[in-house]
Amino acid sequence: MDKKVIKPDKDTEKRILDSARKIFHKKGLAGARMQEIADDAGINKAMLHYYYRSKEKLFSAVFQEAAERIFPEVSKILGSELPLFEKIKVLIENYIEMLKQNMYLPIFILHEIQQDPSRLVNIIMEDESKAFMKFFQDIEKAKAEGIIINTDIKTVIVNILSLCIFPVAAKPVISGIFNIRENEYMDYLESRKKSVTEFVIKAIKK
Amino acid sequence: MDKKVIKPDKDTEKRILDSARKIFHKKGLAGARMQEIADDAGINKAMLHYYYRSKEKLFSAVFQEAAERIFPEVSKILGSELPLFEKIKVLIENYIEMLKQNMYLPIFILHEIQQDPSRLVNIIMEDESKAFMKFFQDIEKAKAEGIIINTDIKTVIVNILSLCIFPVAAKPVISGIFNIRENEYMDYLESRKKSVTEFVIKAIKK
DNA sequence: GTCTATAACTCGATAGAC
DNA sequence: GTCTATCGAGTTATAGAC
Repeated sequence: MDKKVIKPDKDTEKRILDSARKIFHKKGLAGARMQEIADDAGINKAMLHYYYRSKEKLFSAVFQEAAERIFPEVSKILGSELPLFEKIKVLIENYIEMLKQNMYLPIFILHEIQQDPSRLVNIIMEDESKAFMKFFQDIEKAKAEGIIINTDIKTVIVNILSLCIFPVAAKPVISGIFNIRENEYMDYLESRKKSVTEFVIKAIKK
Repeated sequence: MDKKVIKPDKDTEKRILDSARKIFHKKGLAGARMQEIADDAGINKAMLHYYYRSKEKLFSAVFQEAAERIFPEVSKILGSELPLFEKIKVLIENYIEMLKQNMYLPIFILHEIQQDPSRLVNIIMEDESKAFMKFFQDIEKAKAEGIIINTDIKTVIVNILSLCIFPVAAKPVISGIFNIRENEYMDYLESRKKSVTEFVIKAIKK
């Protein structure tokens, strides 16, 4: 080990943000403690205020980053040129993969938006609507061609997101009910890439 | 008005619990303030400690009650004698109805369990497993009879719960994205009783 | 049982030395 | 840029009068 003990390859600011992310994601704004973030980063509490002026500002950096991770993922794929069923498949696979790597993200985002819905205004929709428009056209076209049943874009999107996000958000509950061990749960989520895709396509296919 | 100003028909303890539920559900354990609960109940802060010894104990009462509202609802229906598709329909309708009347419940429960997973041990499973066993038999029977595709109970239950719970938990986000006004969202959830039932049954029907 | 006043403590933030 | 020490606001909890 030629590395120093405390994350020596990252500069202080990066280490602070990494620790802040970890603590805020798990405990939320109200539950997180600056002391705990400082300890995790291996620095002093005063340093947090030196780099980020206040807890609120440090939190905002973490929240903004989280929002940018969870929202554009969807529109990027929805706006692409893939055929409908392929698009649904890729969306589900990519989204579950992103969530596997950020298990605390859904509850973190939803809890903080529930506290303060105004946090939404900064993040929702730029070219989101363009991507939705594209997906809307895909669905209308597939309906006209008799490929899928008479459904609507809202139902399809909300149901896909539900099936991807909830099993991540409710991990402790689901693993408790079905007696799935901590380290098996990732395999379960991995298997859902396939099963959710099949579930959704079968539900809308004519 | 022959009633007094501050909820006179309920005794103090009940009023405290009502206010505590309201505040804790919205803000969580860490974010809630005893002062705010006292104000909402129209009493003094000291009274909270008179009836419930501490914030933690008051919170526990609220959490326990919430858990009892959100979990047994499922097993009650899963353990019933309804035919499979009818059982799924009733489960979805009842669950969405319960959630409509308790919009903050999902995030509250999931956020607090994320904070402290040990809260689960007190609440999960008594005769839950008996109900699951019954539903498992329903599904195996329907498979054997060629009525539904080759699926498993875990997929079916997790997907149903996902489709019911997530749209409630993510209300601020979804209403923001699709531009649904506050008071229209309840109608949307109401309409999902039918659409989710159809979605699920079509997905598993042979 | 209900209130006021306050103790005891936690936590975000800052001052100031190095 | 990093640390120690400490302030001051806010919060839970309690003491004690009525």
